[in-house]
Amino acid sequence: MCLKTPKTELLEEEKQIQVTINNYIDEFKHIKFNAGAGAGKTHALKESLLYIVNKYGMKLKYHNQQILCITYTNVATNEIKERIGNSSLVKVSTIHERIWELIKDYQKELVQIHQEKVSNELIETQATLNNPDIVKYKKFQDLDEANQETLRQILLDNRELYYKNKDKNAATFKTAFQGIVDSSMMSNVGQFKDIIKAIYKISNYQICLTKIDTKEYKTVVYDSKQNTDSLHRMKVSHETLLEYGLKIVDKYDTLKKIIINKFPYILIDEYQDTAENVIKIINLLSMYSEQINYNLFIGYFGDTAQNIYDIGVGSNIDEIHPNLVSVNKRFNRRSAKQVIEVINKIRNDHIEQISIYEDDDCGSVKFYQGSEDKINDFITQCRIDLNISDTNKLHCFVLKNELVAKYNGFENIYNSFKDTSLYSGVNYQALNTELVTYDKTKLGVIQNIFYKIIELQQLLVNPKTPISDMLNEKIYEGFNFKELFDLIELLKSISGNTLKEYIESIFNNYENSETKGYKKKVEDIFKEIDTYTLENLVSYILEKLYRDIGDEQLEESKEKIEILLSIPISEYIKWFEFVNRVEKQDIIYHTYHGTKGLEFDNVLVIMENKFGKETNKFSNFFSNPNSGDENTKNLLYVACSRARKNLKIFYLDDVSSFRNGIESIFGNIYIYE
DNA sequence: AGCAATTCTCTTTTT
DNA sequence: GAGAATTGCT
Repeated sequence: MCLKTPKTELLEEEKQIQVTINNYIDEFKHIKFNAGAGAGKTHALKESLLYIVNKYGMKLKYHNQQILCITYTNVATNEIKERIGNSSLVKVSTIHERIWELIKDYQKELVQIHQEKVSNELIETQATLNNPDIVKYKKFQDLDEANQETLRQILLDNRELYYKNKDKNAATFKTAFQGIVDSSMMSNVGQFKDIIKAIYKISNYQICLTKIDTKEYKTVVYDSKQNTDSLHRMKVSHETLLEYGLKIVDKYDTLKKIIINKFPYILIDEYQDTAENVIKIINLLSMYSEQINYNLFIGYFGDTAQNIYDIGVGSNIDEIHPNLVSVNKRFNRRSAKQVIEVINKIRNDHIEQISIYEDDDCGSVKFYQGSEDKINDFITQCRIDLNISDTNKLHCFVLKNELVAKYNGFENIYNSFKDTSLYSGVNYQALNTELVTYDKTKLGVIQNIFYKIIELQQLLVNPKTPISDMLNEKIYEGFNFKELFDLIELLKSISGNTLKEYIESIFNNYENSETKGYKKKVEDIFKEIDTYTLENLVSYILEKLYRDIGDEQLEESKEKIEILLSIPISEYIKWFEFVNRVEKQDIIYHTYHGTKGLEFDNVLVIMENKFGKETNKFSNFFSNPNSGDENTKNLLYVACSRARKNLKIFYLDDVSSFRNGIESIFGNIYIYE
């Protein structure tokens, strides 16, 4: 037996910890619950919620009050909702959703806060443009006032020209503005573009402030789909929402009162990932409740060692919200003792876990020195050593999504999208969000069309698919049996080896068949397109993936789209399965970050040093594990603590100069050749 | 040659 | 959008 039988006395102690938490809840003492990986943190959160519901539910209901539970992600929100059963007494949501709901009705106050922000930004931008220390603005600063004003007018009148050419190369840009702006201004096109950007920004802010004054702008909007503010359009994104939330709560005691009256219990999941401004808001509520002698309970649940995003407050929480009572849990309900021993050494702090199980001696941890070209051989070896099969899978961790795409079999799709103008430049990160994702709602526009095509293909291939899955209710509504049969036969006749061939086959039927319902199905997939020809589809893709290109790049871009469409449909299926987390192989690849909250029997951590601007990420860490590099330490902790039984680390380089650091954590180093 | 200008290259995740 | 690498100009 392995990890099945908990020790009775430890179970008793575990119960006692919950009793401690419950007592603090009764006494309205704010707590910080710390528990390492696999300790059952979410379980404790759930127990606490249920305790409050059971003991104080009637009272809360009577006063029309609720328990507020804040999570970091929508996924976590849904999980907690599921675990507690949908209780109307518990309000579970992400922080952004909740804050916006609480403040959105205070538009007068919000607009005022927004106005202050825009004014400050305006002053700052103007100051920067006139700051002699900033070299790139020198050409503008050298003009006299009258000439500055003339230039400003000219540029404002030529906005369209600028946006059309801003991503073109320097020579093209110069030509575009030839005769409009003196060429001496443009001797350095990069600097000239920066001057234009500053001028547009200033103008936008000024117009915005005027419109606020004249009451044309009366509301501020939070747009959860946007990742950047659009202040001059009265739109704010995630970060600024929290900033405004803090300001408005700070400013208005009435709002504080309303919030704590409605929510006398506030529980925060994964507090280490929560933004500082959120902790500040909660601290304000806490101080206010003391001031007016009102009973409020705040519970933070988390683990500072699992703070792997810069945004999170981490251990700074004690400075922002002081005097929290610490409750620690030292049990591990996930891993074998060999794994626990190692992860304790990695985190190396006051939380030293012990297994809750009697049968905890059933794991292994091994650190290997290898090289990149040996990865596949090594995995083959792991298959044998660990008895890997469809029912006993091996989960491999890599740092980057690029490798996840490659190892999961859709390298060409990844590279094709990466090569588009949409994902080059500042927007390159969006590629991962819109292609290498487990969340269909995040797929990019083109990815979404491809997804729907493969979805249809997969449904047709799978003989068990019920008809209701194959077609939207609306499409086959009122069909008789023969009509339905004909439609399915026609759909099944669609074929092709590449995506392009498959699409052509779909379009072909569209032209030549009058089968009832077929056209609707096609229109459902290609909602954004009006005529169903490959040519038209290509120009749609061109418009979406290659916006703002000149005529000279047109042919080249079309060729790239051709390559994208010529990828075999089998590769698209692999991508489709990845998005849906269909794990057909016995080896599954993840990013380190993406595994947070998950657990696997067998884990292989593939360790490379290059990660963004860091070129010696892990070698530096192992050279001095106590150097204070929390980011690498926490990432290593999160990765290794996913393993239930067997953990292997495969380091892709020579380790001789920092063996001690590795051995102090993982013990013996094995050389794989 | 020496400096200026332009182009290339980059991580993870969440809202 | 910053810093490195490459190309271009005089």
